Amino acid sequence: MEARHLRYAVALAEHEHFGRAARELGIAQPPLSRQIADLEREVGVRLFDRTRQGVFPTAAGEAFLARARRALDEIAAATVDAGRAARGETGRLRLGFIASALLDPLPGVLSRFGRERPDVRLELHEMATSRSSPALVAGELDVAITLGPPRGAGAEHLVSVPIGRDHVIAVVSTAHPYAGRQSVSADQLRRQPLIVSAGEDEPAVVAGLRALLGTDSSALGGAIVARDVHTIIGLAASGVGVGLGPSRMRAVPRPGVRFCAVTPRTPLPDLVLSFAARDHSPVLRAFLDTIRTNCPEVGAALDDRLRPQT
Amino acid sequence: MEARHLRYAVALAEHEHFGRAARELGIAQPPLSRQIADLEREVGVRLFDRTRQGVFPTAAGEAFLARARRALDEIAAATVDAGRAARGETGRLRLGFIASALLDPLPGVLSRFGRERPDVRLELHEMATSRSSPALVAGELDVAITLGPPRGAGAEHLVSVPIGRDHVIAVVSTAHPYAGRQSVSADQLRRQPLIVSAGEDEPAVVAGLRALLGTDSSALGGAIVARDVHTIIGLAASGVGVGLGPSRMRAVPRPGVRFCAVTPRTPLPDLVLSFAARDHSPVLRAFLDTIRTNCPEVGAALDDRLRPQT
DNA sequence: CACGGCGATACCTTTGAGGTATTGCCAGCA
DNA sequence: TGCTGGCAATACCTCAAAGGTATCGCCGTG
Repeated sequence: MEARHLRYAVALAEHEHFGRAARELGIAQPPLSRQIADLEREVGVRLFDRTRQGVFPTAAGEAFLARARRALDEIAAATVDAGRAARGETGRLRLGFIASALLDPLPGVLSRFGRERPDVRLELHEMATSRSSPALVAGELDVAITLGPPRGAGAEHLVSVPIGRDHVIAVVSTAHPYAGRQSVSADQLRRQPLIVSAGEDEPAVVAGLRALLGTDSSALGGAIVARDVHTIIGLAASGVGVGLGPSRMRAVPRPGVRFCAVTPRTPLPDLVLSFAARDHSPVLRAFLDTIRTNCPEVGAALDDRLRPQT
Repeated sequence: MEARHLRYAVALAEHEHFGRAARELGIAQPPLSRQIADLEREVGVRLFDRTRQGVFPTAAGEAFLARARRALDEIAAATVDAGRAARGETGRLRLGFIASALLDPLPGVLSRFGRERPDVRLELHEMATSRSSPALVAGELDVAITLGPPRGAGAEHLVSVPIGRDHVIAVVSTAHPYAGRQSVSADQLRRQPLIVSAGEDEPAVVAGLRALLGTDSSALGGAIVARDVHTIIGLAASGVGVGLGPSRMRAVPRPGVRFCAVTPRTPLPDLVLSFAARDHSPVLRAFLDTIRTNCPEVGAALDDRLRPQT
């Protein structure tokens, strides 16, 4: 049985007349008669009563037509759905990201993407840089935002693009003596209780702080350790010490704290966007496009990627 | 687009390999390649990624396949449903009947029919004989049980079959002096307060009672009038009079009442089953078959009707 | 570098969908 | 009662396209 048989049966039921149904279908009457006869033979049941007053479906015909109409609807929807999926209007995007990305690029990116692609299901997973890379390689993530490029087995199959530079700044309570300063020096910091992020998951950050404060500095050894930037800011606001973190912290206006530059300027690893090189999913392409329009410092690799659109 | 394209796409997605999918489909590999290519051209989107490791659906392909599978399921179900409808296993039966039919033939008929055809939707409408006939002619009913054959415009397009003879019996409270009697005479009845059914809808019953009691009898004029047989029995049980009704009343065993024959034996119109002569619906045929096996007095017309089964 | 597996392409065969002409079957009507 | 008109079915033909066979081109592998 072919879709043609369903279309013909539905048309015949609609026009109740072989000649008119055939004209509507753009064929002659005899082929329609034959197709309907073939269909009835295949189903093994008379589907239409041919009367002098017109052609009407039997009880079996009504049951058949109900299914036939649904089948035709599904077929039509199949093409539509495939097109929407191909344009990246539907589907799924699994994004891994480090917590600090929630400060700066993600709010804008996600709200814009959600507006442009309301039917794409977003799955958001906060995770450390070290976990994103294997998840991408294993196909458990579609895209990741990490601190520095991903490393480890399979990383050569990933495309990585810097989407934001970063450096260390300090955050203090408004009541803190440093609150009014434009910048603080490494020496000044060494004399304060410090609040830094836990180093296990992001060793690059620890390296940056060591470069600033000195490898053997006791300041780092005695520092309060927090799980993520949000905790650092919260602790700094409570006045227990001077928080050190990425300059992206400035993106969250928060009453009770002030931000100060740190001298010397201490760069942190770039914020990096990664995805599987083989992945040509249109949803990913759409997401990359949103990233590009939202992140001024995006690298040229993304432009290369976005040019050859199908 | 034809069902063939859907079947091929589904098979290809399942085997992830053109050669194996083609073998499974009973065709050679090149035709399958061409059909898939045609499908992708028609949908306007690449549905499968051909990799060294195998053939896998793209995001668009997944969306397409979901619809395709549902469409194929509908097509398969269409044949099944048509067959079931043709065998009368599904569908609808609208039955009109007089209230007294609920006493005798209907309980057995309906319970048997409901057991044999659990997926047929039964619509039951209690109505007077005079209303059944036009409802059948207008196509608002599929079958009706009436008192005597239907009359009126269009009745010649109906087939009517007697399914039960009937005569007048009396019903009295167990405390009534007649309670122990085998039969009561017309003379005895004329001396009692009587309970009879309302005559407007069933003039044939009134005619029978007149024949029994005499046209000018004051007994009928002073009788208590009830809407239906169930009320007659209830009133008789309460002792306000002697109920007169169809012998089918005996079918409802009810504490507190006794039934007596009436002399002379006074026939009532036959219980008649009617349906449109043009109606060859398999559900109707199944119902007629149930009627035949359940009603011993069914006429030969039903046998004629049931013989030429498709 | 040769080999093998796989999908695509080229070209042929054959099925069957669709077209034209005609028949058969009533219903309405003179 | 025969005539006519409308409609579906039948007969027969044509041609598009589905399917088959042979082959190519492209890698990845030993």
